[in-house]
Amino acid sequence: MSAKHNQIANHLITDILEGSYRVGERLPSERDLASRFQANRGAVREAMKTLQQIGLADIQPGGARVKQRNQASLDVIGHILNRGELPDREVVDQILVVINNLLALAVEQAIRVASDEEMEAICAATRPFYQQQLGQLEHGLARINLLQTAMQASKNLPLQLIARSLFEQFAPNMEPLADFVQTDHTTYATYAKKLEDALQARDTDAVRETIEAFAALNRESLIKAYTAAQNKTNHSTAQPLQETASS
Amino acid sequence: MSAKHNQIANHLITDILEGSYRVGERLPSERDLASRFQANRGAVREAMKTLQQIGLADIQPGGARVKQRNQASLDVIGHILNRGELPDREVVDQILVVINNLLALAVEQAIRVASDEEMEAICAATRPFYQQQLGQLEHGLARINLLQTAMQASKNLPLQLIARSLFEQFAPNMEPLADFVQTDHTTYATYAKKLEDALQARDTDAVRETIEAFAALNRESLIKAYTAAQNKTNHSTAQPLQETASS
DNA sequence: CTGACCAATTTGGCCAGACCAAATTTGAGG
DNA sequence: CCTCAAATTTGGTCTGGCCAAATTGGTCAG
Repeated sequence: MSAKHNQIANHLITDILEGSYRVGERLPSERDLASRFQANRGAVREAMKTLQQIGLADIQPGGARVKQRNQASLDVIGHILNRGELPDREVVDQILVVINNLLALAVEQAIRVASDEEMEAICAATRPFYQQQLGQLEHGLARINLLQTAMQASKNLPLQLIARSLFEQFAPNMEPLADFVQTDHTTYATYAKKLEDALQARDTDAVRETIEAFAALNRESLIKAYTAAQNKTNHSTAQPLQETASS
Repeated sequence: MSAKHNQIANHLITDILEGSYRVGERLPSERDLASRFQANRGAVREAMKTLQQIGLADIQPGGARVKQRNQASLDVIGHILNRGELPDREVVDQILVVINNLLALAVEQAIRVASDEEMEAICAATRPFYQQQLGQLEHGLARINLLQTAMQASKNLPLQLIARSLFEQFAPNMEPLADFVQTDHTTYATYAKKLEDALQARDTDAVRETIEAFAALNRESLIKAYTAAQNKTNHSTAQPLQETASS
């Protein structure tokens, strides 16, 4: 379905992430890979370029060498999550921590620099949580909307880029767990109201506090979803991991 | 000096960031670019792939189209800073905000999950600031070291990747301002001591507070450095922007 | 036996010309 | 003016080849 160089790249990325090549070790040559994948060297070349820009390989005349995972680009996250049938629970947890922190920072910045209209937009984004009965899907969309609105109001470009990159790699990989998410709408609504109050008071500390409460809530539902998903999959096949989406 | 596809990529990136192409507009075809740059299509192709992965262009059969800047990857930051003779002051400021927040988060996480040895390592990283008289260079290295140590202790992979990516794009572009930095060593030492105390008490709030104080300090010296650099460059040539490094 | 030095090989970077499939553009017909 | 199909443009891939840099392996002096 996908382009050939993407297939090759994904294959190599998987191999590297699985540890098929040790760090510092030389990858097979482009010509070698080309024959292995029954592809042209040009296609392999583009795949290698992908690896390089993802930061998994350092590629020089003489050979491409595997780099350490924590020296990679942020773009590896998607591949790490995508690996195996279910995303790594620990990494998902870490991402939630980061995203929630970024959200807090965004709001904090927004309080400093955003116009009244933009602040009002953020407040408006909190209202669906307690003014309406939301389904799972709408709830998720509302969370995304809140995140995006806050990011935009922060007017902080690096922050926007980070949040966007991270989220775009995170969200798609949560799909398989969506069914197991049980959001506590009531508590969510309470916090949402608190958040709006804090926003209108432009109280940075209260905002951060509330968002941390959100984080705790998300984490809880994440754990539950993982457990539920584990049971489900254990009954049918035998998969160890599972998770759920949160903003 | 650099590879040809990099030259082409940088040229195109500069063009796009300068607004030579409007968002959504189609870039010249690969064949066209190849003849313009007197290069082979393969080289152009790799350059285009770079643009794609940086997130500046969406490339499909039928043509490559320019994307919005805030839809790009985090990797654009380096190019944005690199543009012109001096980095954009506002973006630098934004980066400092983000990095300091990430540092705070890292320490916060470290307090939660790090071993005593790792916490001690962070504390050790704070000591050079008040136990020794540091030159500008050593001071900068000490800041980098503190950041890295905290990131490692946080054991949060996404956080590490973000901090690393951001910093690696940030640091090199601060070079031209290094001469204008006037660090307030005394105040820095005071805060460093406070930070260590907060660390040993594992007091999250105090840590965040102290790091925010650091941020304010950095920002101050940044402003001063910009001013100094502006004067310097205005005397010789006529450059509007300037900045200084901070962790 | 060790280490430095040099040639042969390997490897990535680039080039030339070509074919295919998808997207865009164009033009004919309603 | 709109619709839809043909022609063109464009990205994706392939074959095969040359060059320069890096690696490798062997040789020779110590």
